[in-house]
Amino acid sequence: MVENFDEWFHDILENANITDSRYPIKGMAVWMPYGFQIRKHSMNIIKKLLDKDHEEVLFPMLVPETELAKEGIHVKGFEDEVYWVTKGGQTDLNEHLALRPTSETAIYPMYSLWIRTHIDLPIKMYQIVNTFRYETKHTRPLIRVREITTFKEAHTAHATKDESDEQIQDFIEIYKEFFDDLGLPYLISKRPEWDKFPGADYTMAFDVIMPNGKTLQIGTIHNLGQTFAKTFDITFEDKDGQHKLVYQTCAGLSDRVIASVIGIHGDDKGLRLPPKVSPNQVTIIPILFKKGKEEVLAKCAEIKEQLEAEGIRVNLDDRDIRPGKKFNDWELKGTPIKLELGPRDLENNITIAMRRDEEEKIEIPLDDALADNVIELLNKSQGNLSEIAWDFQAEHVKFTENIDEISELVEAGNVVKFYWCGDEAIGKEIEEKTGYDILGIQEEISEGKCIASDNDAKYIALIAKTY
RNA sequence: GGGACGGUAGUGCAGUGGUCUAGCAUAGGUGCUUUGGAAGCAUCAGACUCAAGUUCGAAUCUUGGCUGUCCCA
Repeated sequence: MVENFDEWFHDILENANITDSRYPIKGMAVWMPYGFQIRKHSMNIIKKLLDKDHEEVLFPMLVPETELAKEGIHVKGFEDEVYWVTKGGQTDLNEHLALRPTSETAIYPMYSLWIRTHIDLPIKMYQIVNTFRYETKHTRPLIRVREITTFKEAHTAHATKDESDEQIQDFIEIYKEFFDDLGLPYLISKRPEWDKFPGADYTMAFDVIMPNGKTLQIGTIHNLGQTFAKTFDITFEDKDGQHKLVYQTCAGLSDRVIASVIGIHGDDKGLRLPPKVSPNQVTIIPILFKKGKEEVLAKCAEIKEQLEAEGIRVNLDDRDIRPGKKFNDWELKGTPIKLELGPRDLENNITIAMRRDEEEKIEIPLDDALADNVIELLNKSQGNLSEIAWDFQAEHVKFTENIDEISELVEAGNVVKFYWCGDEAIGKEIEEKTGYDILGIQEEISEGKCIASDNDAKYIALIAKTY
């Protein structure tokens, strides 16, 4: 495990060319080429998953004040962190425009126009956009930012409550599949009342445990009920001729997903990227001497072509520096597979392969089965990273029946499970007493006592230090 | 919201009134040499957060701004 995670994380973003945080606005960073590619590959995965059943759209970034202010509870949740556009050139705008903190208030007025009858339902749309929040606290690249550059938000509307609940389950399945592709483990919970999305009936959330034991919320799914339908007058004529309000859901993912991929898989040598999102899945490192240089390079180029023909992303590092430097570079950048080829190997018609997630070097023959062998290594690597991450999570979720033990367990880097009666006042008391946040509830139970009151326990809940 | 501590080459640090022509490491450019796990040598280039003040003299002291990190609510 990495010793000082926050420092490690800060350094790796720069050293691996992921983001540059020196942009002169607090909380806003530049996506650098290598990071951009990781982002792109992750985005493509979630797009593919959503495209099965959702339509991609793009809404304007500005929201008029009147729309933003319509939903009282919702706006209360965001009002202190909205960026405002108040001028056009020299002219003061008579209606202020908000940079979207999220897009409900941009999208739903349009839903109101588009949805007329039950035939229009369900409607399922998503967009990938940037959103803005004026964070006053300590910002951290990718984790707490003022511009979320990759906000994937989906918005659905349904004729019945049951359908909207099913949609929540669908989102959970989609997100699971997405995180599985990234090799990320997750804790799913239902957020407590006081921490749900402003305006939602209930919120389901995915959290990961970072190496320092702090949890990071990486995905949220909200059942909005009819709150926004009422506010934005989103109605439809049902089969029975009655005009009814729709039931809505929305779900979001952000740059924090990339932060988790980096943080959870990384080790003291640098990144360890899951093959599905790694910019290069294979890096070929030629070992060059004056003699036989051309032959080795030619063979490397041939291997590159052979692998690329099978759809593998291959990088041939032919820089004129020592191979040891290249090994370290690509270990820092987390390429899943390294293939090494020198004159000796050329003679034996082999290449030396090493997985980033393992130390061992293995010889692979340079024959027709090369691509298959490489793909097998990639799959093993993907599986292994995922397994390591899930094991880490399993070891860092502890149960206790004693409230005084929570602090010790959390400080040791754990998320703590406990019995809770579900009462809001008691929940807040637990947060206050321990100084940590209740993530949410995981399952209902019918035995045991609440950890902080005389009430019977109703739920297993999670508490942790959060980002 | 309250408190503590910082801001010096790209990065990380040193320098606490004059000896600073600001030092070290690393990264960068060029040349030679080398290349099976971060080579070496030579050479070049690169910085005192901003403003006002104290002083003969400020990277160093004072005040304020901007900005960052950490802790508490």
